[in-house]
This record gives sequence, structure tokens and C-alpha cells, in this order.
Amino acid sequence: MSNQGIARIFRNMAFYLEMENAAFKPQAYEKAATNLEVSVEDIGEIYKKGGIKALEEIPGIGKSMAEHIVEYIKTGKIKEYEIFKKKMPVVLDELLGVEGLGPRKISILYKVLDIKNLKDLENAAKKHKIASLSGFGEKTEKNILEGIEFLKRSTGRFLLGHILSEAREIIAKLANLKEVSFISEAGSLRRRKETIGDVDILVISSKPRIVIDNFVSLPGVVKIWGKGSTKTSIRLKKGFDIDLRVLKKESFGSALQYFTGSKEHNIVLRKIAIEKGLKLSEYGLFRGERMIAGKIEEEIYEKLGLQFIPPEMRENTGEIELALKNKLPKIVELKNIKGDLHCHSHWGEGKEMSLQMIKRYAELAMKRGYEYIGISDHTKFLQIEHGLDEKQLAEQRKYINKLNQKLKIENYKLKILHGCEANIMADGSIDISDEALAKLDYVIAGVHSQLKMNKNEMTKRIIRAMKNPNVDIISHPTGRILQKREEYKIDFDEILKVAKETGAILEINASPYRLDLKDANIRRAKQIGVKMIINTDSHQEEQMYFMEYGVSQARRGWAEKGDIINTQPLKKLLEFFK
DNA sequence: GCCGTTTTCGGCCCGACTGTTTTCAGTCG
Repeated sequence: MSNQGIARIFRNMAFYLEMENAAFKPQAYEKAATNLEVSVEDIGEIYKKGGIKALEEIPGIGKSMAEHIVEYIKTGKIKEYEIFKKKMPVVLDELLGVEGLGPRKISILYKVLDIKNLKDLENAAKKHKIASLSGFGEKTEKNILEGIEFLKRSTGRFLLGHILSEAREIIAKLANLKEVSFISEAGSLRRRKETIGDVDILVISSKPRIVIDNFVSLPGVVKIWGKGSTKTSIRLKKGFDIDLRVLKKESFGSALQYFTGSKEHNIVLRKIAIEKGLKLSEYGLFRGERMIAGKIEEEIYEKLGLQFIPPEMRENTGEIELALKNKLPKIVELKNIKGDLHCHSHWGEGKEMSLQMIKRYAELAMKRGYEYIGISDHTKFLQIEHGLDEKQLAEQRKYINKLNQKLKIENYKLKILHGCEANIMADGSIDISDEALAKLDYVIAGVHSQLKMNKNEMTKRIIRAMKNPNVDIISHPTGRILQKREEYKIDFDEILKVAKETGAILEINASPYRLDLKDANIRRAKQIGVKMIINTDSHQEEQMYFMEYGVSQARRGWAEKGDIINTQPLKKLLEFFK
């Protein structure tokens, strides 16, 4: 019984309704699904607390949807959905994944050729049964086969951390063209979602054809489609797609706004425009024929009576309502970050090498303008990581003290803090003695073993760690690895409650493989008043640049400077530690 | 099916491109 589960059903119902050509209902279900997906509170909890009335309070959920939800909570099923499935027993997820196939075409393919899944579709296409259908043709059949091939090889979405640097390289190449006057990333990349489906790039140029011709001849292009006078798409050998759109200078702001999305955010903006007697599109904001804004993005929001909304917040999860009331939070920025407390130096693998590493961490920290950097190696339970025992921690301490003295003598304004990333054992105890922990500047503790405990036990385990008087920070609190490993089962609300009581700080792990806490959990933590810290969990000095991803994630969770303790100067930071 | 600072009916976001058509439906973002 999860928000995601019921959202998926609603989304599928939207597709079934579209197959039947129903008017407006599909969008209603679509919207309800999206609102459930992004809902911060668990739908089961909402119902338990406030009954069906509380469900109807959720935007996009009315009487009928609320009844569906109750039915789902009580029986695990929705009758209307079951009827749809019986009538149209197609594997929607599979078929909708094929480019160019939507509900209408899928419906025809099922009714005429009894195509239910990808396998059926491939067989039919190979036997040339599809081209002769009315509304289809040779090209469509070929595209379907190509779409299936791509699906088989494709890995789906890409990690933000992987795709952002790739996109930046391509943007830099295009920016060099003299025909390009402005260029920007857009879409979910600009919103810094943790995974990216494809890259959107917006270019301002008065010579779109030249830009598009250069774009499609970039190295590594394996497919080109949608090539028109203002836009085109390419697929790169690396497996991801890039959509390029070229517009004129006077539309830069509106185009950037439009292509940044999200779709849901834009729909609401256009409705606000209509209410004001205006029309908003990628070309600009218009009153009748007259353009009243378009050149810069800020202007679009201003003319609609809204505060400027940062891209990371544009998901239609309440940001527009706040912007209308001039009450948007001032979210944290990369430049607010004053240090990084989760850096591994691999002391256990050789202290000479490790010392050199700590020095390089310090150098890079100074380059980034940090006031402090924290070394936190794994501890003894993690043998595979050469975790440190009490004695080694004490020895490491001596060396770090020496380094700090040296920095002071040379008049550098950086302090190296000494911590560790201790292991939270199955019973919630810590694998290092309290006396040794007490001598450190701070203690991070994290779960690294026995990840498959039940919810109750895992919650108790982390709570006990937070109550330890020496534990300051919980690293990667939910344990997920993006696209690889689920979160461990925990009662997150309970953890937030105890974090608030004990002053334990939750980490926003900036590693692009984790990004843990995730955006929705950051919002909940902020609501409760739990402090957070953005750490890179660097295992090599170069990984300190992960900080950017952590900050984006914090911004997506609406965290403000005051919610994040490593925005504070050293003295203030240390006050947060027990 | 949802929603309301034109409130309980009558609206519901906008545009490009493709492939099939011969004026447009379907898909995508």
C-alpha cells in the first residue's frame, strides 16, 4: 500500500481511458497520479488520520478518486481498474516504452492483431502485419522495430552525475559556433533530477539551420529524428538522446521557462496566464498579439504575479502557491557551503599515502573556498575497507593536529577536522568505544551491513545510534543506491522525531550514486526542523565536486541555508555537535 | 473526473513534427 503503487494504477487507468477516447478523464487521472507520486505524506497515513475527507484535500483528488484510494487501501485492488485490465489485457509498461506508440495505437494493435506485449509486437512487425493497418504504414512498422531494438539495449534513465558532465561538454562545443548567441541546458537536467531520461538543450540563434546541421554532425551520433526548422533530436552512441530546440533572441526567457518544465509546473503557469487574459508559450507571454514578456525568464514569472521560482523547485508540488503569496523559501546555494565533512583518506591502507591524500583534500578545500574539511575514514568493523580501530584513530589524530599547526603557521584559513564514519551494528551499537569517539571532532555513523532487517528492527537500530551521545551525523540515512538498491525498510517519520529530540544530524549524501536523503525526505526533515549536512562521501579527492549534486538535491528538497549545518562558519558548526 | 477571487456548471495548456493522409490524428515534450 504505497503512494507509488496507487499512482501507477491511476496512471495506467489514464492510458486505458485514452484508449477509449475518453475526454478529460485521462488528464484527471494523470494529474492525480502525479500528485500522489510527489506527495510527502503516506497516503495510508492520511486516510488513517483524516478518513476519506482528508484524501479529498489532496489536489487533483475528488470524491471518485478518493473512493478508489479507499477501495485500494481496504482490498488492495480497484474494481474499475481490474475491469480495464480484463477488457484490454496488454502489458502497458512494455508497449508504451516503444517510441511512437501511445494509447491509441496500442488499442488498435490489440483489437486487430491481439498484440498484448513486446514479444507479440515484435512478431507482428517482423511478419509485416502492421504496415497494412489503417493509420499505420511502412514507416511506422519500421519505427516500431527500431524502437524495440533500442528498448532491448537501453538502460533507461541516466544518473545526473554522469549525464551532467556529458551535456556540459556538448554545450561547450555548440557554444563555440558563431551562430549561437545563447545556449542553456533545460528540462529535467536543469531541474537537477537525480536521474535524467534525455538531455534538453536550448539555443538562441538567428540561423537555426546551421546550428541544427552542426548539432546532428556531432561525433558519436547514431540516429537523428524530428529534424525540423527549429528542433531536432539525436541519439548518441553512449545511449542517451539529446533534444535541441532553436529559437530567436526575443523568446529566450519564455523558451527557457518552457523547456525547463516540469510539464505539470508549466500547465499551472499557463492556466494562471489564461486567468489574466494572457497566453504563455515557448515564444513568449502574450496579451492578444502583443508580446509582454519573453526575453528573460524572470520577467515571465514577474508578469504572472509570481516570485521567480528556481528550476529545482518547478515540480508543481506547492511552489507556485507559495510564489503567488511571495513566500518561497530562499533555498541553499553551492556558494553557501563552507566545508565537507565526509572525506575518506584510506588511512588503513597506508598512512603515508593517506597523509598525502589529506593534504590534497585540504588544498582542494581551500581552492573551493571552504573553511573546514573533515576526514572521516571507515572504522574497524568494515574490514574490507581497512576500517580503523581506536589506536589508529588516535594516531591519525596526531598527524592531523600537526597538519593543522602547519596550516596555522603558514596563515591558511582552513581547519582540518578529524572524524570517522563508524559502523552502526545490527543492535544499534557503534563499533568503536565511546572513549575513542569522544576524542574526535565529530562522529558520523552509518549502516553498512545487514541491510535487510525488518522495518521495526532497522528503525530501532538507527534510533539507538542517534541516541548515542557521541554520534553526531547519520550518513546516507536510507541506504539506497540509485537504480541498484532499494532504501532499507525504516519508519522515516519516527527517525525524524528522534533526530529532532537528540539533535542528530541527517546527511544528504552528495554521491551521484546515492543522493540520500532524497528530495521528498529532505522536505520532510525540514518541516520537522531536523538539521542536515551535505557531504560528498569522497573516496578520492576529485570527488569533492560531488558537492554540486548534493546541493541540487537539497534545493529540490527546498532546504534553506539554515537547514544545512555546513553552511555555517566553523565555530557555529561545532556547536551542532554533541 | 476535478475545480472555483467570473463557484456547483462548463470549462479543462501549447506547439512541433511524423506519417498517414489529402486535412489531420497521434505522439512527444
